[in-house]
Amino acid sequence: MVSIKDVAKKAGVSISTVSYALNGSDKVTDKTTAKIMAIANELNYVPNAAARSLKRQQTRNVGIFLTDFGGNFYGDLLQGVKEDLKQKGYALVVCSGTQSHRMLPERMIDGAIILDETFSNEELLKHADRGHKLVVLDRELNHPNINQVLLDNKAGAALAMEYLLEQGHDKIYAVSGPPGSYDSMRRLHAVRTIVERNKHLEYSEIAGDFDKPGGEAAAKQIAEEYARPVAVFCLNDEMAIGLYNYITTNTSLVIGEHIHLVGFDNIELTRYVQPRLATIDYSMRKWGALASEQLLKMLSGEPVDHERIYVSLVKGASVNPL
Amino acid sequence: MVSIKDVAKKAGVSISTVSYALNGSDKVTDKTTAKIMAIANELNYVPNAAARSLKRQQTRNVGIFLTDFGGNFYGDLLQGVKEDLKQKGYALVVCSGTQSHRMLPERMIDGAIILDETFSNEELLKHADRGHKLVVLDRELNHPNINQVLLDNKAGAALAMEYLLEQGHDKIYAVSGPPGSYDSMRRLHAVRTIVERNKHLEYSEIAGDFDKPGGEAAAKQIAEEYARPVAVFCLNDEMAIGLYNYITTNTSLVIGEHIHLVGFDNIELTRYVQPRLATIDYSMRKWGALASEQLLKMLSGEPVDHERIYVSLVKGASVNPL
DNA sequence: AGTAATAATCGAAACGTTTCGATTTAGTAT
DNA sequence: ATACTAAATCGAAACGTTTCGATTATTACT
Repeated sequence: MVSIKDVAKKAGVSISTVSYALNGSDKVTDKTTAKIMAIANELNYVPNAAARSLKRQQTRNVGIFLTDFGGNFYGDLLQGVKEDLKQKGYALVVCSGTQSHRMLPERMIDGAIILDETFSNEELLKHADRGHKLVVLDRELNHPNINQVLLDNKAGAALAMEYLLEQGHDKIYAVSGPPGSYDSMRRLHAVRTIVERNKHLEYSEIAGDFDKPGGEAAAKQIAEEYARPVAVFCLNDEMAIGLYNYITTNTSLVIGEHIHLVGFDNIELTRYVQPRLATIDYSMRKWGALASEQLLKMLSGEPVDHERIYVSLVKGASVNPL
Repeated sequence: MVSIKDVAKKAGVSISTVSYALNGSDKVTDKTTAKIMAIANELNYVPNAAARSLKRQQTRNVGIFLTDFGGNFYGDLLQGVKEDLKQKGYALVVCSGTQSHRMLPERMIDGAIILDETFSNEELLKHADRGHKLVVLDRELNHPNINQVLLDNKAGAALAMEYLLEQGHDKIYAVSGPPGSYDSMRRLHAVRTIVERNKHLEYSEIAGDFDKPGGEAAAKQIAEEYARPVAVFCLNDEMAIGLYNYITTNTSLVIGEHIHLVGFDNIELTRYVQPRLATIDYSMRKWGALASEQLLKMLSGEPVDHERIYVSLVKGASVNPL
């Protein structure tokens, strides 16, 4: 492998001069710079990232940690992160699973965006204590090295509930995500607040798991208990689709008539089920872009403030007036 | 940051002994190993990846290069790669866009899996010449450092076409992907071979782009030309869905009656459109797992042979007998 | 007990950069 | 021409590991 030493030798200058030239320092004269550049090109020289990281004590990589790669969910988020990072000279390392947990301590990345409940708060705080910069998307954490960009779950849940109430529904199910999920907790909390303010509602909760099987199980229970038209707020679309499937294939109930359904996330699938699934929309791409922007600011020492991603209601024929 | 030096000092031994102990060498006595381990733990010592890579001349990272993160397409593929890699102590770096191209030359990864047409054959061959190990999923390349794990596009296209022919269809459209795409080319080639063998077919081709707009454009053209029932083979599902949407929302033609549709890839969406989209299925997860297995073998110097991913037909009501 | 063989530990070089302080070269003013 | 200043280049140390060859400690054998 050709190293800076080879370039130096061929150019007849010292290693340090080559380094300065290649990094665009104005210490070295234009003529020598040009010559060095030419030779570096000719030799196909590319600096060794490991050596550079070691010396610089920074990698110019940032990581993003996801629970898994499955689902379409993350595509746009990653796209948003990537686009923002690119022009700032940082590379993105996408990780999922146990390997993720090694990345920060081993200093393979300078900082990270976290959307992965397999990281405990303690672990994240420990990383932050050691000086790593973090942006969390799935929890609230108070630490100078941690910033958060959170979804406006409360507003989203309120939007969904109000939509159902406006349509006259008074028997309501909420299908929640895993107990530890921040998003699920925030959404559920908002739902309960609204329920408490509307004493006339007949309300119950079912624990889903933010996945299709969870939605199917909920559907089963709802179908068995069915007596009169109900409204169901699935705290994410994935479950709503699972529920949808179960209902349409295993029962004679119809969505939008007997069961009025609203989801959360506006995943692509919502557009393809009939009737269209009502849901809560927000820009994944913007979420990613904002997160990486914040992270880079932190890495360069700029002060940052917590940010919030706004949401909106997408109406659909899965909900009709009672 | 605590380094091996700190551990050595606290343990009262030399740096080299610590290194041997931590790497499980049997040169060092069990007692000292235990002591060193304990102290390393106590100090929260974690080896610096950059230093280690620099010395070892390998990173224990492998990359996977994708055209983009969008679409659900890659989720299962990545999952397959990740699972295989995990137990072998390698970490996965998922990259897309311009940054990808820097990863290999800068030696941030030891090898890569490629599914990204923005890499030219020349570029890949150059990397291989420099000693990097590559597994390509989207082209055929002959080089000792390059192995390929390809989809059986030919069989898939044949399966789809035979399905249509069995159902008695004789007017057929093929909607192709981007001209440079290997998968599109292979599929189209197989289609043409079959068309040539069946002289009675009325056959035409439309250039899509492997995306929804491409499918919509094709749909528009087909609808305008419509005279009698036709069969359409979209060379991927994405386009089939786009076509599907256009037809159902903008025309009075119905899928499975006037237009008989088959796709390729068996993406999740195919299960949610009504009628279900007939398509060609294969295991993305297995594809990923096989690719990473091959890559790791190459990295450890074992010989590998090209592999093939087999496909099967998924019937659906989007196709009916003529 | 003394020596030979073996086991355990150590010191130092090397991996490929960056960067500080020192040195050489060129430039300017007298 | 000479001295002085500024500009350009250089040498060497440092980043944190791994690993070779050398050194020291231990064990086994006569």
